[in-house]
Amino acid sequence: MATSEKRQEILHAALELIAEHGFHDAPIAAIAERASVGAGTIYRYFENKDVLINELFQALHDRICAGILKGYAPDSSLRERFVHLSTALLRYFIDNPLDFRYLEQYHNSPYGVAFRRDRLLGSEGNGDLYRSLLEEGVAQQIVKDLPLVVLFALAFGPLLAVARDHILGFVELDASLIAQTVQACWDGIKR
Amino acid sequence: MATSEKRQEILHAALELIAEHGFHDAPIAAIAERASVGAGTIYRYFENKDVLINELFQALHDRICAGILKGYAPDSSLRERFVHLSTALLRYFIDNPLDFRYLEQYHNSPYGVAFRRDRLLGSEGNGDLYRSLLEEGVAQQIVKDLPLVVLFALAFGPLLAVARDHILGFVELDASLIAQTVQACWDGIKR
DNA sequence: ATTCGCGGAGTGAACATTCATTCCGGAAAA
DNA sequence: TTTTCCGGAATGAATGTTCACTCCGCGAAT
Repeated sequence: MATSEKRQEILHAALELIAEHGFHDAPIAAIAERASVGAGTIYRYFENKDVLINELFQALHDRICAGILKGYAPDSSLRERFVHLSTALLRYFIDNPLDFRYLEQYHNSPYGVAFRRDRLLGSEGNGDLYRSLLEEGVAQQIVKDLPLVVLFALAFGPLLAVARDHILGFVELDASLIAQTVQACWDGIKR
Repeated sequence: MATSEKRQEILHAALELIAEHGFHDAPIAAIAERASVGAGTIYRYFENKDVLINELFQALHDRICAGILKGYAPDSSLRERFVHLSTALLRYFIDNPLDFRYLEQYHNSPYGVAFRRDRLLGSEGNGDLYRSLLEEGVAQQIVKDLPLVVLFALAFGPLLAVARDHILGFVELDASLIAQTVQACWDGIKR
């Protein structure tokens, strides 16, 4: 097995176990076993568990940004761009429930808060995209004149909630329901 | 110290520590210390840590239900009732950040998923109230005809998100902002 | 004197991390 | 070609730490 494959195996095993059981019920030993690797080997690729967790987050983040930008038309109307991004994001989560669950774990932990703070002040791939979208909407008076954070909450809050409910099996989101949900989010933020 | 006071002290210490640091960084020893109680004493009041965590959740849940029902006018219009409940809930969270953080921890853990499943199928104090409110809205064609879960997501998702952001210090929610947020939630679910 | 609530040291299990050792592939020596 | 040697990747038992939980002796109350 090539050395980079081993690294991937470890990341994938960590994704599965942490997404399913949470950070604290995913001991290194279990990750190693699922990756078919010795426990010590993990430390040849990652300095410690924290680094592993953070690198995995970064990898997922990048993957998602790439995913939702596929087919993005930067010149379409504000509303169309919003709908595209939101729909793509929701779809991505539905298609990649492990990724979603991992990101949720990450955000609801000390790891996530620091990240979130950064995103709001500095900037970052996909957050930035949404951010300028919303700012543009406010400037054009298409979107309610509320603080960015509140707009984020109105746009993302429901999205994440329905994604979670779908993944936990409380709803079955089909194409129509996805579209209606995204539309409702838009109704929430538009003037 | 009366024996029931001791019980309260333990619950309060657990609330503080778990809200601040999470379940896994709130060891029994620390809870005991903050409650000015021996570690063993905790086990005189709670069979084990899980029981403590669940009882604390129940207590907070009851407190919130009582809180948001204050001043509730069951005969006002659907929209007014929605606004009252949502505003009261958001206010409660803002005024009791520890409660909010605890509940978030709880929901984003194996504990919470079981609870959520119950609420959707069976019924429960405050969830039930919202539930019949939304169902009534759908029946009267005031509210979008979407699955209950999705409506919940649209109504609560943003609320929880802004509460979190306020508590983490990313926004300062004043009365006006609260009202606007609740209004935006209503815009999201109304037809 | 007897009971009872209490404290906190003690216990064993689980965990992240380390490190002495094994293993393997390829280069050098024969 | 065959054998020997070597560097470093991989390993998993050992280590030290942390935790939930137990247990036993103490002091207060009766």
